[in-house]
This record gives sequence, structure tokens and C-alpha cells, in this order.
Amino acid sequence: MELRDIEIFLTLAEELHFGRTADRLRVSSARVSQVIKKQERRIGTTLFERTSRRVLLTPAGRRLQQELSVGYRQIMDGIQSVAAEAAGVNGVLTLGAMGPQPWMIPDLLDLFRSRHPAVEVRHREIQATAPLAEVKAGEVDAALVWLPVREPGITVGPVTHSSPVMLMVGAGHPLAGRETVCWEDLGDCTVLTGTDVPVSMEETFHPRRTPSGRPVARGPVASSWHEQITLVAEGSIVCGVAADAARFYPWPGIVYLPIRDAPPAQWTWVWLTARQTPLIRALSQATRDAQRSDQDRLTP
Amino acid sequence: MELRDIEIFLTLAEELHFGRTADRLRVSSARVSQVIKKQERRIGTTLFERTSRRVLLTPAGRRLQQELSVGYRQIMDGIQSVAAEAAGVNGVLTLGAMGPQPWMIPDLLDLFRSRHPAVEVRHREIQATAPLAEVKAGEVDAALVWLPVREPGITVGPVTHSSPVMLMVGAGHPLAGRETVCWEDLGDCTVLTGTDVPVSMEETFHPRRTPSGRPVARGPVASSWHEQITLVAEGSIVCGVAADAARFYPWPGIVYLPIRDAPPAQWTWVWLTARQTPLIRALSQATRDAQRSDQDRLTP
DNA sequence: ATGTCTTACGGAAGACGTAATAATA
DNA sequence: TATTATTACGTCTTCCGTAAGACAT
Repeated sequence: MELRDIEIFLTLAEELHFGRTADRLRVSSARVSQVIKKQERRIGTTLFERTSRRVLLTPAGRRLQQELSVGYRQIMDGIQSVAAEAAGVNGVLTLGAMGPQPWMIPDLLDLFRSRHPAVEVRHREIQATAPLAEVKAGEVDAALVWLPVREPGITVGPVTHSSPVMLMVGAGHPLAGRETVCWEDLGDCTVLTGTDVPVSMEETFHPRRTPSGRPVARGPVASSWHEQITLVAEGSIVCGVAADAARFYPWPGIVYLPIRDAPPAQWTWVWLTARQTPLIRALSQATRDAQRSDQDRLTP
Repeated sequence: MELRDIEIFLTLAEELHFGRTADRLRVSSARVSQVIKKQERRIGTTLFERTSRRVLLTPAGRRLQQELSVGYRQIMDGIQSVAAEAAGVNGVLTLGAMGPQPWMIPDLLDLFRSRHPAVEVRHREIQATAPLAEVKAGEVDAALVWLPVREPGITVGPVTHSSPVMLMVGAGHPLAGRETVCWEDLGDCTVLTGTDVPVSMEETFHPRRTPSGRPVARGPVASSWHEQITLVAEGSIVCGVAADAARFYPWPGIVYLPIRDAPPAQWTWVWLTARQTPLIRALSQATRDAQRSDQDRLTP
């Protein structure tokens, strides 16, 4: 039994579906069937109870999953880690992120650190009011920002996570009593203006027009998060934010309202295309892998 | 990179010699070279510093060895374990052994127990004076005895360990003052007689004749270890024993003398051919594997 | 010259996909 | 009938050995 077989077994043990397993691993489902059958011959017992309608782990299958998953992860990470070090993944990696966003991706950061112990990871605060400033200035190697980003000279990496979009309003604002809002409500509001937010990114939290076409009024400029929250607390201004803000800044005088028709904001790494180092590639790889194991954990 | 490749890498990392690695894994040394080269391409750096005269791990190679060895062992043991359980390795396994012999193979017993937690291992004492009695009577499933065993209906398993042969004499015996002895000295001695020792096995500790052809006198019959040691302590009788006895029975009045020209006694499992259960096969397998990892530990 | 690692090449094993088949709801 | 797992079969990769070459002592 080889690592490829083990990967197929472990994936099927999670998906419990031959077709999805085949898709995830980019093989034919016939192959999945063949490999599982081979393993069952090797082990000497059936690993999955299956009809053409349902796939379940047998006790022996569950036990094999327990025995193999740790070692498999260890070996794959070990290879990845040594290869990364050989590719020059070492030194200092400076990441930019806003407020609580690093707390949204602890798995990813843990994976990266364990995989690349030779790398010192540093964090710098960046502002939603000018999300790409530090990247462009070269003050951070990569920044965690929301999509969509379309800027020349900037590369967009894999998605790390996503957060619902909420509207932050002052307790005295007319909307403050509502349970939820929708984009249309912004037609009656004034939203904050950032100092340097690309147009594409601005739309995610502050569309220029409501779904019906009414313009959304632009208010004063804020240059930091605390300025934003202070302005909103005064009552006349509102501001779209990631839902994470509601968890980390439950301040008096501030109300967070779900925006029913806002798609979740997707977060991603961005970096200067000209400064794509092995470190950055390692970060991308770790992001993809952590993403996948997140899915794994959610799937069953 | 597949498990087979990892096995080759780990073996070469221990042997530090392409030829010996190839021999151990039953492949050509060309294959070892090809696999290592492939891995070096995959990892992106050289794993072994090698000339046609010397093979050494590079730092990256050493790191990869650390990363892979644990996971590899885990996976192989896991597969083995689940397969064994499926093959019906469960229930009670009764092993027979003499005196301190179980203490000579703790690694093997640990491996077996960890691999087969569903098996209850019991121990029964057997006597060197009739080493196969309990096996033949079916009172133990397998017994740990010394080679050579040639008995119809009895299967000989893999070797577990070996012990030098010593001569146990009483403090008052003429040989007691010697540093060492040789087989020829037995021509002047009387040795104990067992109650039921097969001829082939008897030769290991008590040859019928000395190298020069003199007969070795047979003395009284002893039926247990304590009887043996008591008879020897009286002074006129001697007895060949495994060196382990010297460590575990350093009794007053007893002297142990190395026998210079005695090859080490090899110990092995034996069982009734007719009663070869999956449990017995699992014991054989664990013995072979423990033997191999013993070698591994001794090699570097 | 000899022992040892590497390269070149060819045959065999097996990995994998396509398409047809069987089985379940 | 629709969905999904399995089997049959052909292609193509890659595993692996043999034999010759390269290199160090």
C-alpha cells in the first residue's frame, strides 16, 4: 500500500462518496473503486459498507483511518517542510492584517509556523481605509485583504476565509432598532469614505448605488479603524464591516446589523507581483492546504 | 514520493551504503540510486553527500529522516495492526519461556502488545530440562527455546536473540578458579542430564563428545532449574547455560565461566505445526520486525 | 585494480481512464 | 429511471533489473 492509496482511502473515509472522492483527487471513480478493493484484499476485510446508494466505514475501516491519518499528515508535512527549506523558505515574513483578522485564521498560521520553523513571522496592522498601502510601500510582504482586488502589479493569492458583511451604525441612528438591513437601506444613509480604497474593493462594503439605483451618499474620510468607529458612534454615519468586528468590538453605542443580501466577504493574501519570494509561495501553499483541511473538518 | 521510496530513503539513511541498502530491501543498487535521485529532485536539494567511497547525510537529509521515520513506522504498524485484527488475531496467546528469557526480548513483547492490543499475552514457565514438553502438551501456544530444534510436528519460527554459552560450576569444582573454559574441558567433567531434551538441542549446551573425541560424562537427571543450580552448587556436576543466567542468578557458590569456542545459542519460537493460528503468525511477524529494528538501532 | 555509485536501456508490472454493467432507491 | 458503485479492457507510465560506465582509493 502506497501513500497515494492511503490518500484515496482517507479521502473516501471523509467524503463517503466515490464520485466526490474521485473529483477531489482528480482521478476516475473507477480508480477509487479499484484502490479500495486492493486495500481490502491487503487488509483482509471490508473497509467500507457500500451499496450504490450509501457508503459507510466499517469498524475496521474506522480503525484504519485512525491509524493512518496522523502518520500521513506527518509525512506529507515533513516532505513539504524540508522541500520548502531547501527552496529558501527562511528569514522573516511580515504579514499585514486588520484588527481581528489574524484571529480568524489560527489554523493557517499554526500550519505555516509548524511547517516552516525557520521562518520568523511578524505582524503589522494595516487599515481598511487604505488596505493596499503597506503592500505597495513594501512595508509588508503580504497583506490579508478582502476581495475583489484588481490592481496592476499586485498578485492575489488563495482565499483564506470569508465573513458575512454587517452594517455598523451608532445607537442613535434611525436604523439602530432594526434586526437586519439590506443594501437598499443604504440609500437613506451616509457611509464613511476611506483614504485609499480601490474601487473594486470599495463595492464589497460600500456599493456606489443601491440595487434600485439610488446613489449611496459618501461622508467624511476616516483614516483608521478607531476613527471609523468613533465617527459611527456619533450617530449620523454608517459603515459596512466584516462580521468579525461585531465579535471583537461589541462597544456601547455601536450596533451591528446583518445585511441580508450581502454576499460574504472573501479574504485573501495579496502581494507585490515583483516581490514574489519563496516565502510568499510557501504562504500560498500553506493557505491552500489549511483551506483543504478546514473543509475536511467540516465535511463529516 | 511513495512509501516504497521513503523506505529506501530511511534504509539508506541508516546504512549509508547503497549496496547494503539494496541487499536489505531486495532491490538492485541501481534502483536505490534512481530513487534517491528522484527524491532529491522532488525536495530540491541533495540529501546525501556521496562519493563512490563514502555516503553521508546532508543536513537536509538528516532533517527529512527525522520528519519521515516516525510517520513511516506509524503507518506500517497501523496497517499491520488492522490487518492482523482482521485475520483474527485476538484472544489469548500463551507463551512459554525459561527464567530470565522474557527479559531478553522486551522490545519484541512491547511491539507485539502495541500492535495487537486485542490480544491477551500470558506467560508460563518452561524448563530447560524438557524444553518442548509444554508445547507438545498444548499447554502453551509457542515456546521460546534455543536452536537447533528438529522435531517432527514442531515448526521453528524466526530467531529472537542469541546468548553466549557459559559453563555453570560450583565454587568447589576444579574449574572454578579458571577465567574461561573450552569444550575440551568438558572431557574432565560430568554434566547434568535433562529429562527430555531432544538430541539436537542437547548438543548446544552439552555436546556428547569433546572436539578431540573424548566422551562427555552424563550425570544425574535434573527436572527443573532450581534442581540444576542446586546440584551444580554441590560441586561435582557442571552445566552449560545461557549467559543470561549469570546475570540473573549470581548466587553464592555458583561460578559462570565463558566457553571460548562455543558459538552463541540462538533463541527462537517453536510451536506445534498443527496449531499454527493467526496469533502465531502475528508473533512471527512481530519477531521478524522487531529483529529488524534491533539491527537498525545497532547499525549506526 | 577493485569496490562503489551512476547512467542507459528494455521488459514487466501496475496505474489509470473509458465504457459497459450491476445494483439500489 | 436515475444515480452510483463495479468490472472489463486497453493504454501508458514507471518500476526495476542488467550491464556498461564513471570515479575514488
